Amino acid sequence: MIAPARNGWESVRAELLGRIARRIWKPGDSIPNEEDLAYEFGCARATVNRALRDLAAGGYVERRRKAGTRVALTPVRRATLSIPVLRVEVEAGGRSYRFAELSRAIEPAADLAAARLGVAAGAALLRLRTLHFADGAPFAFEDRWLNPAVLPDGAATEFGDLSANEWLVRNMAFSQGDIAFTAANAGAEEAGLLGVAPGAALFVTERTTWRQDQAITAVRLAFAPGYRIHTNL
Amino acid sequence: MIAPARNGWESVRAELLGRIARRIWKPGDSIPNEEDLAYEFGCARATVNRALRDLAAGGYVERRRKAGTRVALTPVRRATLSIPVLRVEVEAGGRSYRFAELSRAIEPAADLAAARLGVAAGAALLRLRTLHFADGAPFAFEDRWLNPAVLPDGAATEFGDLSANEWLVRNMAFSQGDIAFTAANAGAEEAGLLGVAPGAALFVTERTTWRQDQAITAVRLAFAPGYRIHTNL
DNA sequence: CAGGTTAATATGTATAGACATAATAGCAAC
DNA sequence: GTTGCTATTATGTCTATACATATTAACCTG
Repeated sequence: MIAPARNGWESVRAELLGRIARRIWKPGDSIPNEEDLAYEFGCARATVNRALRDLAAGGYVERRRKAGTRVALTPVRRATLSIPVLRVEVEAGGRSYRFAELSRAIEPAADLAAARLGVAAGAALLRLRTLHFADGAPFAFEDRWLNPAVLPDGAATEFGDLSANEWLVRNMAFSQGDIAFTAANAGAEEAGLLGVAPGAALFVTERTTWRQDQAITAVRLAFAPGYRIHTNL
Repeated sequence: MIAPARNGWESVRAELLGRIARRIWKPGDSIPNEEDLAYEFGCARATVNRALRDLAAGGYVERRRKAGTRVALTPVRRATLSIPVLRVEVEAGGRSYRFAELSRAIEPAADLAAARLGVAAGAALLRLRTLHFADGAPFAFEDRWLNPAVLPDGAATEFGDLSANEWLVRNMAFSQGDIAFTAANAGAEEAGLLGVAPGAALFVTERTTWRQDQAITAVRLAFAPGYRIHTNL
């Protein structure tokens, strides 16, 4: 029986991960069941369970009832990204933030926006185009479609001092959403707004958020060159 | 006392999240402590704890000992990306995968690579350049620096049929790493390899992985236009 | 042997009770 | 008033036990 420095699910997790890293248990191998491990570590099964659940969440092991736990064959790494409100992201870097609403209009939904929001093509949507600045320099260009049906005052809803982004986050807690990351060449308009050469490579995020079955908003953010998302594995 | 359809931490979680969504508890509000909630839901405190821990992991609430649990003021959304081996990613889309090793050489570390790997500039590193294909079309261009000191056979290590990517994942379980996502215009060489026009916007990932204190590899992957990462929030 | 039923098994989760830990608030001493 | 101790409080975690559930293996039937 090994004597861990301090009992606790984290030390169990560390020891298990160490055995995987040292290839004592190789990819594809089945590892002992929770009860045996609990006995070996001198702790309760629940503690081993917590450690194993955490390893499974990290993609290190795969678990199936009855079949047991085995070391992942091709460890799919899972990276967790934090996606803060733009203002917070800018201010976290010690820069000042401001934004400018470029346009606000009710428009028939473009095909793409309609598809993403799950409304009929041509349905009346509120479209907002916003430019975000960091230390006075253009930081990101936002093209947002909003579903007026879910806004408290419909298309006339005022966001006050907040960007639509932040207002929604604070006032329309959503239960579902998806996000995609890609790259795109700056078009003429985007290039002008962001102050870069046409064709510059922009990092782009596209997000759609839903509340229950109702689409709230679909937004495309094009970031100025140099922008990068960074995270630990 | 509310009677949840079926007791369980997931239904507790759902109810708590519902109250946040319906703004019964607004951002910044403190919510009842675990004991009171457990009494209200007619379950054990551990069950409420599990639900609340999960909500905290999702960024919905913030928890501090003694201070209690409060609804996050600016809900930082956390997206979890799966980062599979390229082969798996391609094959998951029903396409055939192959790769071609373009070059393999021992080179003095470029400044950038040296900094990322934490070795002296000019240190001898193994550099591998690989092109990955999906259904015969170029999919991604990989530029990788490897630290021979951590490879079992040094710079002469053979990867067999596997790409360096996959070989490393299978044989060099690592404990740490980081990844960054950005966009870049295709240079002349990249454009030629990927079969796109020079200047095309490419989605780029840069990854560095470590084992303990030793750098294993730093790799830059440039994906052909159209590539996107997608995930749910 | 095919096919379906049953038993065994490993994980998933719940519970009550206990102690650990961190952070706050209040009080006391200087 | 400020500093430092102490009590209080909410979360963090562990234990032991129990039952639920999914899945596999074994068995039994036709």
